[in-house]
Amino acid sequence: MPTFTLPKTYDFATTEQRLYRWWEENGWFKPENSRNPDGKPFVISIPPPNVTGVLHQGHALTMALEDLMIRYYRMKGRAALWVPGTDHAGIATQLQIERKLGAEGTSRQEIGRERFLQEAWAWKEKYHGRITEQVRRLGASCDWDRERFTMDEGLSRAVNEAFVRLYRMGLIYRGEYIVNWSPGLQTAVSDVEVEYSDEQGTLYYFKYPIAGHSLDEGPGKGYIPVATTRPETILGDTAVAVHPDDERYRHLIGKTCLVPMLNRPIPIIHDTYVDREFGTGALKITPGHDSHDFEIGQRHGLSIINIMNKDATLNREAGAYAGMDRFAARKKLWADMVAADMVIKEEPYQMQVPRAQRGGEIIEPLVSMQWWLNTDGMAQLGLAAVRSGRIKIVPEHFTKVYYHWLKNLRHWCLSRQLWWGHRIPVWYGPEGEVFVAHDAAEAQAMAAKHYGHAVALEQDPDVLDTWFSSGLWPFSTLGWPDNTPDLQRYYPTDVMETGYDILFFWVSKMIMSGLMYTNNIPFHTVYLHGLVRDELGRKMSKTYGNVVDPIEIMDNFGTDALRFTLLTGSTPGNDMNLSMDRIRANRNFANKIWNATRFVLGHLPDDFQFSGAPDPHQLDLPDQWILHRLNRIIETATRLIDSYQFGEAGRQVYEFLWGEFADWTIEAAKPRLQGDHPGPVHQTLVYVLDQTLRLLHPFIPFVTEELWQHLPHVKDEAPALIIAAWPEANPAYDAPAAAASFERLRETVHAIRNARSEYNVDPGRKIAAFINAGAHTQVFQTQPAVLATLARLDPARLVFGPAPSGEKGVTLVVGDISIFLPLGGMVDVEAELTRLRKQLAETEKRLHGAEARLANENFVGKAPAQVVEQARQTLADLHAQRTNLEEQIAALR
RNA sequence: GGGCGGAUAGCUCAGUUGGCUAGAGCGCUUCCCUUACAAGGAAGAGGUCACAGGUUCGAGCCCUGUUUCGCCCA
Repeated sequence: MPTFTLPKTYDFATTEQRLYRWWEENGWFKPENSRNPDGKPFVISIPPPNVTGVLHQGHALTMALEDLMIRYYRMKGRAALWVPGTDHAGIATQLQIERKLGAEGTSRQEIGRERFLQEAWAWKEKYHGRITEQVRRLGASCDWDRERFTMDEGLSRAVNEAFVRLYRMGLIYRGEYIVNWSPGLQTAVSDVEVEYSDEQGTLYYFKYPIAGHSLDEGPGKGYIPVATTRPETILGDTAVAVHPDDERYRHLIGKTCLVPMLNRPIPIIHDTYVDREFGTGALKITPGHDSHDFEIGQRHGLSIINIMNKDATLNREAGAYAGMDRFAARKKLWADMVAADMVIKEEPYQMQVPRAQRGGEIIEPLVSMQWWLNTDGMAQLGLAAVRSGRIKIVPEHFTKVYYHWLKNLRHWCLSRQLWWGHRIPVWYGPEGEVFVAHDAAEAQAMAAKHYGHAVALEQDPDVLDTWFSSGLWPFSTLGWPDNTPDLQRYYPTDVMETGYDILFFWVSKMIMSGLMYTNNIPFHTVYLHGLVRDELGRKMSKTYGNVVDPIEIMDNFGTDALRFTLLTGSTPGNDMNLSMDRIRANRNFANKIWNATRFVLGHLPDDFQFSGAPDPHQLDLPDQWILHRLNRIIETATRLIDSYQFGEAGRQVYEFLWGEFADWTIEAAKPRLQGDHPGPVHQTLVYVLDQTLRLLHPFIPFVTEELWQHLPHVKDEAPALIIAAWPEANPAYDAPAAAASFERLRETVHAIRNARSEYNVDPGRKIAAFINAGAHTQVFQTQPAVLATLARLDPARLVFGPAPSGEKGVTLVVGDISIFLPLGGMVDVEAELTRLRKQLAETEKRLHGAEARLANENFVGKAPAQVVEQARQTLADLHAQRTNLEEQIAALR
């Protein structure tokens, strides 16, 4: 009897934090303490969460998936290393701090850069602990001693090193080009940081006056009709373009027209870029405020006029409209043009409005001086790495997306007009001389050499795009640019697991950077997960108010329930809808495991000694079956995890634990534990449970570890499940024939239970049964207690043999097995006959199908031998069942 | 406009080298507080696998087209 008691339900609240601390204190998150510390490493770098952010479901999914892999490989004996860390998240964090300053009645401009940065670091220190604590709550087994922050000293050095190298290779340059400008944030952002939203706008049609003519002369003579969605940009036009083959306008090419309200003369040019179908077929060209126009301008040597200030008000180039906000100016200009009879019409137009990924304001394309990275060569490297198979993307279909993006990659705008971030390692000397150096001292030295004497240098005020530093993450976190022992041992890493939404932002940059700086791939596999949506498939957002807080779920249902739901509710690359029903169901699953273990432990004798593995020669039928099944589930789960099908693996083990171990093995064990030889039963129960807990540990680490600690173990067993060995199938337990017999036994039990239910037999009533088990008779005769318990039969009236003649009862047919339940008066013979005839008809239908199939030479000749063999087996079973049914029907008549 | 993904039970979703009568959770019906678990147990109902063709001995799965929802890119 038990020497201790487990509570009736699993209490995750008191378990999780205790276990996490215990694992961490014992150093089991460190590769140095794995079972095989000098063995092959398995390495993941964490996608670093925003240091001042809060945990959301995306993080939870990320951590669940990565922890699953780390724990799996750790158990497999790899030196598993998961490098944790956080990201400074330039724009997002700066916005938070500016908001805080605003609330305090000040601003960053007011307090200045130095004090702003002090505030920012204090903010970072304050919130850093919150996000890392939340990551810990998810059970993430990362090596916290190796935690990094994108702006810590080492990583900053890595950033400067990368910048200097690229510059010296001639890939980084400074230039005035069109950028995506965020007027509210007052910074440039890169192409990927712009999102296009479909919005209802207006297409404005107007008359572009032709110099020397009057508008009255009409279209094609007095004016050329043009359409635009942004009238205010008219003020910056430097040409009107038409298609060279457009009959309507060909005669106007080379003529001059006048910018409305400003009367600035501009040429009419031709370019095949113009879409004759769109609008009027004539295109106004504003190289200063449209990226396509900018390119056309470059081709035709057009001048660039910038009409906008950094805050999106118009500047003096806008004449009378100077000082007005862009949208106010649009209204006023259009009104003035209406008054001047320059307007043709307005029509509603579905347009794609560029908005900032952060903040959502409308992005203005404008020309400004920025630092750029020529990505042409890196893109080729990135393409080749995936094309050659050195890097594999899971799911595979994302490779196409990746290719397409890299093939069309434009130069990367690196500089941001922010303060929070890595300051660009560029110093300017007198006459604008540029010194790109690892640090100020080196720049000073370079300058002294250049000028022949020491000079005062000014560092570039801008910082680098956050993604520039994140791109270095897999190797900068391991010590790069120094050739540290960690870098040597753990680089390249193995898997990069992250959301598909940052394939462009981050994954592609890490691949390109890794190839550029380390001359190696940063990881061999990219695993992309989907978005976690709400129950109705909507994107979770604060504005909808449909955010499901992972912390709240962990509080209410436990971390294991959340993890198992996230892991089994999704397939790679697909979005998932997070359902509370499933979370509850998985909380129940944890409790089921808990109670199954409670049963096993409660039935072990005090002096129980676990042998480590049941003796194959002492096994009874139910043991043979479950151990055979265990072998299969070990193979299946391992194969599925190896092929990144984590969800399917989890579901299969769930089904095994609940549907096979708990429902059948434990139930069948109940009578056997009362029998004369419970020893082998104990061994089997403990063994299967132990192995199953191992299989589940990467999915639900807490409940499995807690229970495993209560299980008896052999002497030299690992001290904790987290570092215990992953199961391997044991061929000594393969027993297909015994397993098949037990399946028959299950069917028999099922048929009897069904009949009991149909005939409303009181669940407590133990009934008599005659079981004629045909070919399985010998095996069944060894299991009277199991059969009696499972089907609630009276052991004294359980007969292995044919039904007695003349008695009224229910006849059941399962293959060649027939079962007679003498239920006497409750049974109507006619109804029985009808039921059996129905079953016979059904059997014959399937029998004919099976016969036809096997009569087909093509099937027998072409299908795999195993499938044909299976079909023959099925046919034989159906034959036996038909014969059996015919006999039973004859007997009843 | 180009590309990608989804459409399977009332709901949320699995189903990956094509192979028994297509599964799970929740919900629903009937019964059971049987000392592991009522966060449970037993039995059951419920599906023309979006549609139309095709390939194949065999298609939820492969091919073509259509409808429809969603995403990415321009």
